[in-house]
Amino acid sequence: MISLPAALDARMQRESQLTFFEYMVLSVLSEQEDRTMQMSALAVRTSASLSRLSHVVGRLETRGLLTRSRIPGAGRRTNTTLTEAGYDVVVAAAPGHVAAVREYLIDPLETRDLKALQRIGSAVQAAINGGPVRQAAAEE
Amino acid sequence: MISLPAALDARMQRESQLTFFEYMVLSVLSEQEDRTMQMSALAVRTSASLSRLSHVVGRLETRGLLTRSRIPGAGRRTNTTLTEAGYDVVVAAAPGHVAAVREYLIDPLETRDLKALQRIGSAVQAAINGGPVRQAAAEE
DNA sequence: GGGTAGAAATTGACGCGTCAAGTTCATCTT
DNA sequence: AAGATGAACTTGACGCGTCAATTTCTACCC
Repeated sequence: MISLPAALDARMQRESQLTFFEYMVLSVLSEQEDRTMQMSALAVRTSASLSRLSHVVGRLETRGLLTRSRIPGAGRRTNTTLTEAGYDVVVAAAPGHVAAVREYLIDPLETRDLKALQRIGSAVQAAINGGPVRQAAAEE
Repeated sequence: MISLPAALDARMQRESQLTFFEYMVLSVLSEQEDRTMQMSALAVRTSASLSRLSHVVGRLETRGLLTRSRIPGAGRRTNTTLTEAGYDVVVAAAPGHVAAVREYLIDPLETRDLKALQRIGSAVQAAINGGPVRQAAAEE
């Protein structure tokens, strides 16, 4: 469980010069039909802090993979849009990424264990989120 | 799968001022009956690079949790030994660590999924290690 | 026995994530 | 309408991990 994310990350970086997280950012953007999303929304979708996202987006911007633009008349809101180059990069990286997940996770498992893994994922996620908050009630 | 290690790490750090990896290092040392181990051996046991280990051990040493000493007449070999303070720290941290793993992983799962998780762990580990090396033969 | 190989560990530079602080707006209050 | 509040980002400093280079020994070779 500890080595899997590390292995995926290492491989992505070798093959596409993209962090797993950078890939997520680009990938989420590429799924929007105008390839645009507001920073906060992007942060939620990638479950990252705004700070982390800002740093990463800054780097991706200097690499020419996306651009930022303030939304006028709406506080400090900022939109980030995937550039053509960025779209090409994510399209090029996707097959490798999918292959990696397949090879390291999906293929070695029997279907019964794959199903179990889904249940495990949900349960663990619930425990982590529920733990500190105790389902938003009856806590002191 | 991605959030679990992060969650465990964050919690350990809050509760014991110890990284998961730092805890591993101290814990492995505490299991040796003389609380001593050679750097390279420790690196293998914690599956870390010698470089990473050296950095971490350096910090733990300045925190007074362990000490380093060259083994004379044996190349550049170095032993690291847990200090009394280090032992106390790991003993104090252990229950919290175990509790966290229980709470986030073990307790939310049914026994059937727990068993599946073991199989999954082995299979994934094998895929990761086998992938780049192709079981140490017939590769180019 | 001087020289090379190579094992064991350390070091420095660099990139990324986090945390706390700072900006820049819009909005609400009175 | 001036001032406070708060939302949405950004920035800087700091710690950790990685990679490449370096150091420090032993051992082998001829």
